Amino acid sequence: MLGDRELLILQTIIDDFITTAKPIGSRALSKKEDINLSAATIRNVMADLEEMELLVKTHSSSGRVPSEKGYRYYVDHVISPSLKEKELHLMEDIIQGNMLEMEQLVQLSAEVLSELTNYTAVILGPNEMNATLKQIQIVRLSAQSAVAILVTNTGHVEHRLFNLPFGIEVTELEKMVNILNDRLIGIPIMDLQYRLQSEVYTLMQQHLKHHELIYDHIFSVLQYENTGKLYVGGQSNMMRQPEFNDIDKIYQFYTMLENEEEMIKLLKTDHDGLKITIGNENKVDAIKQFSLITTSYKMDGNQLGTIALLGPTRMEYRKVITLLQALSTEMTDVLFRGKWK
Amino acid sequence: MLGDRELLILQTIIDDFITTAKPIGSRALSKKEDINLSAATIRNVMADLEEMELLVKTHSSSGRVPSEKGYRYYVDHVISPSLKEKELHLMEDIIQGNMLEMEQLVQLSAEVLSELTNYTAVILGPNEMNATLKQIQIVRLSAQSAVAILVTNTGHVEHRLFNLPFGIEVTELEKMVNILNDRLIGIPIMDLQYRLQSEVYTLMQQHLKHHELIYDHIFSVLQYENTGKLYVGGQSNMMRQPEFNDIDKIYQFYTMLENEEEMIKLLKTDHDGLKITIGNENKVDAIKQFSLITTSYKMDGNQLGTIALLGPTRMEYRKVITLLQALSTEMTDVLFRGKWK
DNA sequence: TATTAGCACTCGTTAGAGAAGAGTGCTAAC
DNA sequence: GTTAGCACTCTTCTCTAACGAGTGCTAATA
Repeated sequence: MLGDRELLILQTIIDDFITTAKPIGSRALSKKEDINLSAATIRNVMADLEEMELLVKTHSSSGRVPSEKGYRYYVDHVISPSLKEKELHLMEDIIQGNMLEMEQLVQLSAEVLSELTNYTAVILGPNEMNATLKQIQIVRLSAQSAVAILVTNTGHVEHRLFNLPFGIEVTELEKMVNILNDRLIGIPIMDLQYRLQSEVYTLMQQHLKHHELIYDHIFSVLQYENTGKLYVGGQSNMMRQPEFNDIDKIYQFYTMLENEEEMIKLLKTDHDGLKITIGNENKVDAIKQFSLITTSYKMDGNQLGTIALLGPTRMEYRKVITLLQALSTEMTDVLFRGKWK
Repeated sequence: MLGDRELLILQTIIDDFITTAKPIGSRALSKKEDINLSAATIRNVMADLEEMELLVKTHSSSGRVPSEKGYRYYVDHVISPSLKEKELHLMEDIIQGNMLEMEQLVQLSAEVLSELTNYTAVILGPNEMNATLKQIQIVRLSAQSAVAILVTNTGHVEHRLFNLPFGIEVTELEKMVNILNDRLIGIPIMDLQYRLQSEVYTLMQQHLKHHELIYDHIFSVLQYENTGKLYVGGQSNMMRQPEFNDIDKIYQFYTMLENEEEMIKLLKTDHDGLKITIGNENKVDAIKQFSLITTSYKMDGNQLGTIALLGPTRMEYRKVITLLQALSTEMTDVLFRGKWK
C-alpha cells in the first residue's frame, strides 16, 4: 500500500498524463497547485514509485509516465466513482426520449457514448437467441420466391428470402405456416431448430403433400445465428489520440474493427458488471495497446449484450467508468420498463 | 489532339505513376521497353506536355507527375476498356452464387469490389420508394406495444415498433390491418402516405371505433423515408495509398465517410452509365483530393441505387472502369432475373 | 531525520552544413 | 529531328553541435 504522498504524486502524474500524453518531470510537478514539495523530494518519491513499477521512464533522463501497472493501481485504489453530471442527463434524455427499436437504441447509444468520451464505442447488440417466437409468417413474392418473417417477443424482426420449390400451392404454404405458428410460438429462438426437427417434422409429413420439398427451405430459414450484431461509434476518434499518430497503428486499429467476428468474440462475456482491462492485460494481441472497458445490459436478469469503450491506456478512466455504468443501467432500465415485454 | 509520341509518353508516365506514386524522369522513362527515344528527346516532349498542362512538376528540377487534366485526357482518350478477366468471373461467381437478400447482395458487392481494387467501395442501397407494397402486418407484442411490418414486392421488409393506445382491442387491430391490406397492396411505397390520408382515412372512420387513436400511429409507421442506405467496403484500403500517409488526411476521409447524409447526397444521381470525376472536378470539398467513379444499377429501367469507388486521383482507371461496369450489369442482371419480381 | 539546493551527467530534439543524387533546360553537335 | 553534354536546381540523407528538460547523487539545512 502506498503512503499519502506517494498516492498524491502517482495520481497527479496520471491525471496530467491523461490530458497531455507527455511525460512529466519533477520540476513541473512541484509547481502544481496541490503539491507543496520541492522538485528534489518529488524526485525521490518518483524513484520509489518507479521501483514499484508504477511509473516508467521513456529514456534514462526523461520525465515519468504511468505504467500499465500504474493505471491498474490508479483504477483500483485511486478513483472514486464521480457523481452524475450534466453529461449523464444528456445521455438519459437521448436514450429515453423516443420509442426506439432495439437496434436503433443500440446504435444511438454507441454514438452518444463515443461523442461524450472521444473514444471508440463498441456495442454488442442483443442476443436474440433467448427471445421467444411471437409469430412466423411467409409472404409470397412470386411463383418462385417468398420471404419468411420471424417476430420475437422483443419486437425483433428477422426475415429471409428463399426460393419456393416448383409447383407448391398457396394452400399448402398456408397450412405449413399454421403448423409452424401452432407449434413454435413461445419457443425460444435457440430451440426452434430442434423443435422443428422433432415434432414439427412429423406433423408436416402428415399434413403436407410436398413436405420433403419445403422442409429443407424452412429449416434453413430457421437456422439463424443471431448472437448479436456489432455497433461501432466514433471510430475516427482514435485518430485524435496522440499515441495513434502513426498510420500503421491506425491501420491495425481499423482492420481490427473490421474483423467483426473477432470483435464479437472479444466482447462476449458472462462477466457481470464493469470490467477494465489495461493494455497487455488483454488477451487478444490486436488490442494490447488499448484499454477496454466493458459492461453489459440485461433484461429480466438475462444478459442481452455488451457495451464497451476502446481507448488508449491513457484513458479518462473516471469519466468513462461513470458514463458506462450509467448507460448500462439506462439501457437495462429502458428494457425493463417493458416496452418490449 | 496529341501526336503518337506524345500520347505514348503521357500514357507511360501515367501508368508508371499509377503504380509507383512517384514522379518519373526522362532517363528512367527512356529505359522503358516500348520507348526507344533518348532522354533528351523525352525531355522535350515532356516540356511540351507540361505546357499543355497535362503534366506538372513537384518542384523545378523534379520528374513529372500527371495533372488532373492529364488524368482526364488519359481517361477520355487513352483508355480502351479492357476485356473481362478472371477477376470478373470471380465477381460473377460470388454475386450470382447465393440467393441473397438485396441488402446482403449490396453489402457483399461493396466488399468484393473493394477487395478487388484496393480502393474504397461505396454503394447506395436500393431506393425502396418505388417498390410496391406486398403486405402489411401488425404483430402485437404486449398490451401496449406492437410491431408493424411492411413487405414490398422486392422482398424488402421494413418494421417499426409502436405504442398501442390504451384500450384498443384485438378485433379492431385486425379490422384495421384488413382495411390497410385491402386498399394499399400494390401501391408504391412513396404513395402510401397520400393514399392513407385520402381514401383509407374515411374507411377507417366508418369501420373503426377508435380510429382517431390509432390513425396517428399507423400514419407515422408508414412515414418512412427509405431513399437508400449506405454500404461501405474497404475503408481502410485508403490508408495503404501513399498519398494518404498523413493522419489528417485519413481523419478527413473517415469523418467524410461517417457523414452518411452527405455521402448519400453525393451518390444520388440520375446520371446513367459510368461517370468519372477527378480531383477538383468534384463539387464537394471533402473529396477534391479523390477520384470518384460512379455507376448505377437498375430494375425494370428504374434506377435503384449507385455503385461508387473512391480512390486517389492516381487510380487504376482502366481496371476500375471495367470492374464497375461489370458489377453494374451483374447486379442489374441478378435483379432482372426476377428473383424479386 | 526528512527535506531541499546544487551540480554533473544523460539523452532526445532541433537546426544547420555538406554531400549525394535525380532531374531539368539549354546549347551544340550529329 | 535527335542526341550528348553540361551547368544548374532542388530534395534527401547524414553528420555534428548546441540546447534543454530531466535525472541521480551529494551535501547542506530545518
